[in-house]
Amino acid sequence: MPPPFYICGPTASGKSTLALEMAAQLDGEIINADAFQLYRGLDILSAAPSAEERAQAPHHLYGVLEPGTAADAGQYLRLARPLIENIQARGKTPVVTGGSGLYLKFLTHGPAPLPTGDATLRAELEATPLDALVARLRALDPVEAARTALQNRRFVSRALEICLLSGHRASDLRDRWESQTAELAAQLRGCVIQRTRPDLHARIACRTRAMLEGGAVAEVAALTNASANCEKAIGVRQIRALLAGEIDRTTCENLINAATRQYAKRQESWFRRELWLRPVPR
RNA sequence: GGCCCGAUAGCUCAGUUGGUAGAGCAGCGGAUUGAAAAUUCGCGUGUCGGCGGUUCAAAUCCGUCUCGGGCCA
Repeated sequence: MPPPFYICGPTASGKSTLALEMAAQLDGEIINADAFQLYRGLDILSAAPSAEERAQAPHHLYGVLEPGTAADAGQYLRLARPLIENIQARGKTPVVTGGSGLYLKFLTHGPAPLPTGDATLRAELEATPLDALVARLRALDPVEAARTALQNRRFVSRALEICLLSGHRASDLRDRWESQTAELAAQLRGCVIQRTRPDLHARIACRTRAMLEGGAVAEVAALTNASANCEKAIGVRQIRALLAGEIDRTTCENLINAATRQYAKRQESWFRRELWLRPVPR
């Protein structure tokens, strides 16, 4: 069974193009690993592969979720795993391509056996002041509290959520990746595209312009009943502000560029730690 | 031509009665175990427009020049 090949890298670095090259070379099929390209109705903003690109090799998991649904890394795993096995069973190589570090991490290292987030509990935790959440986590699981960034409400809530939903300490359930990394690293095959900052920034600027000229505004206007998840895609908030007349087009473009550059930087931070990825300068 | 206002970080600006400067944004670095294009932590990067003067000490006061903006001719 051909092992999967992973293609990572910051946004606008050229992952989709490289994926096509690898698919051709490895007799492969491309699987999306981007949290937002998963959604239907976000093709332009999420820079999903074009129809021409998709015609060059089988593409999977692009636009498969309704904008109104809320996905997460676990659900992605449930979609991607069977697909990978299916492709392998047919003797083809899965070429997993995307920039969502956590999703890729789940795929390559497997998730810890943690409970899925619960909407009701989340709403409750969201309404609680941060210091109260911290106090509660400290009481339930001091070990986890000590290793959690306590200023990060999202992280504190999640740790607490794990304790409350599972009835166990989060610190007892979490812990797995580090021990697996060494043995897995030898088996995993993949690369991370590297570009200089000026080059990457230029590509981002170019792509943002193309998006705005290529229908991104109409795409957002058509994006009704989107989940809170979808609303967070870079560009949605900015274009909504443009549509509302709060900012002009140039400002909108500048804001999208800045948000995209910041995102790219976070992705580089993430992939830098994935030592099994072979750097590919471009 | 005359008068007035402005010139401080990449950008927008703050800077008390003179004691060699600090916010936001941008940028850079980090974290990341089921919201991840999310969330979060850290870092000030500077001939204070130029030159001269007053003063122990000037971003700050005085003079002059340059460049913006405005008003009057």
